[in-house]
Amino acid sequence: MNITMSNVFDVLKERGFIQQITHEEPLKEMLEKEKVTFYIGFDPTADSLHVGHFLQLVVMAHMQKAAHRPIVLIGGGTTMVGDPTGKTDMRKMLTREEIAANAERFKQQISKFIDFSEGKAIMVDNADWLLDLNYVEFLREVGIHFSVNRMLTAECFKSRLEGKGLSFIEFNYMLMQSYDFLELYRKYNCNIEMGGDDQWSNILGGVDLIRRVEGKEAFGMTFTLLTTSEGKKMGKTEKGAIWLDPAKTSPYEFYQYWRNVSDADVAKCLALLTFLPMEEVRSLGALKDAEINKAKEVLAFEVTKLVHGEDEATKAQSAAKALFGGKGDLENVPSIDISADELVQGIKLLDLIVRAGLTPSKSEARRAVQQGGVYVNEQKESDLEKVIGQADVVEGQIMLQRGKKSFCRVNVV
RNA sequence: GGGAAGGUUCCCGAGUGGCCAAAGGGGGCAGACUGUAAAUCUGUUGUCUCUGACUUCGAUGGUUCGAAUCCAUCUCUUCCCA
Repeated sequence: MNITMSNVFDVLKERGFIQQITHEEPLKEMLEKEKVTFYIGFDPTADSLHVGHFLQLVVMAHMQKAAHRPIVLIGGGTTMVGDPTGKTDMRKMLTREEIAANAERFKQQISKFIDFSEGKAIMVDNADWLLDLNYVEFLREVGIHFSVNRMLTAECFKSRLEGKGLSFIEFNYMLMQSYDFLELYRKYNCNIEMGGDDQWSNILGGVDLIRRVEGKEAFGMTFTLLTTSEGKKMGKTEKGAIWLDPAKTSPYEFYQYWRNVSDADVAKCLALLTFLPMEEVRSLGALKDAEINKAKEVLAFEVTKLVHGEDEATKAQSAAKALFGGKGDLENVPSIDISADELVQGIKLLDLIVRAGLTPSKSEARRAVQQGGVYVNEQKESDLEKVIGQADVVEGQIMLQRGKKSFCRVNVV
């Protein structure tokens, strides 16, 4: 072990990021001795990054701290094709405009996490070189190096070969991603590609391609996918993914997601998603029973702080404490406004629940009330016909609650 | 291009003329128990103007008093052959 600062490689390993590596020893040595350029690709398939992407950004930040140079590759070109890896169905084809718009959003969001000043990091879009490729030339230069037999045996196509079939366009995805690596190697001397563990096949494709075409060694490394102790993907809820865009997932919801992870996952999340020193991660992770809630609070606060800033994290924490612990600032609880006039006339409770977003439909609101899951100002309300009026206003607001964890503050304006 | 089997509610999957808003399981939600955890048990899970009405079973058109179920055309998927 090193004296002062440990090698990034060791940091990544200790925190549990590393899943697979092409050549461990030489890579480790290189990361110790020289400043290297590496890349991670992000396909703009949606209009916001999600927590899976965030994990990649955390790795980039660790690497950047160790003075290595990250290249953020936006997959404006590869998204035109669509990565079939691990998918049972073909992805929906996105239009060029949609992809370009998503790519813009990605670029903005990523800039918040990675320092691009003074050439410390580079952002590129593979649309710049993929879109104008000449088909025949591409086949002759790149395609010739890929064995269809080998590709077919790859784990990542397995589900597709057994199930719904794989279209030719998707089959080409691997070649395009491999070509990206080659391109970045040539342009920026980038010789490491990183990514989620599901990217292993695609990464190997690039590593092999560089070896065959350039006769040079390149490296690949994959990270743990964020999964729960039960093996499910993390960062998904019934409502959909946990997005980094506050307009799609509010900081409060974001905070709550992490506050509610299961005991078994706390330590892993702290290690992967925060920059807290490992000693602290370990001591927090070792807490037992009810004590571990402290670790969850730290996790929720830290991750929210990284993604949304300290202010938002404090607000979310305050709201959570107000709702669950009794002390804290109710001001930051999710809320809707309602006019005083409307209140004078009276609003049906069921309608109000839907408006507050506590329930997607009135039928569900009705069920929730019938099952005793609705509270008005902390009082259980079981009357389906209940009309909310001025009498229900307490200190200028009405607290609506559905179940144990969904709250909405109704403001009278 | 030829042949076969299929497309059912969030997912898997039963249902072959009325008893079907559609079995069963998974998942979700709510209740109990808890620590804003897990496990367990119970209820619930299309919408609404809610003891009734309306919309849904790939799409369109038809047969019928009545269709998820029968017929025709289209479309998509999977498998076998070329």
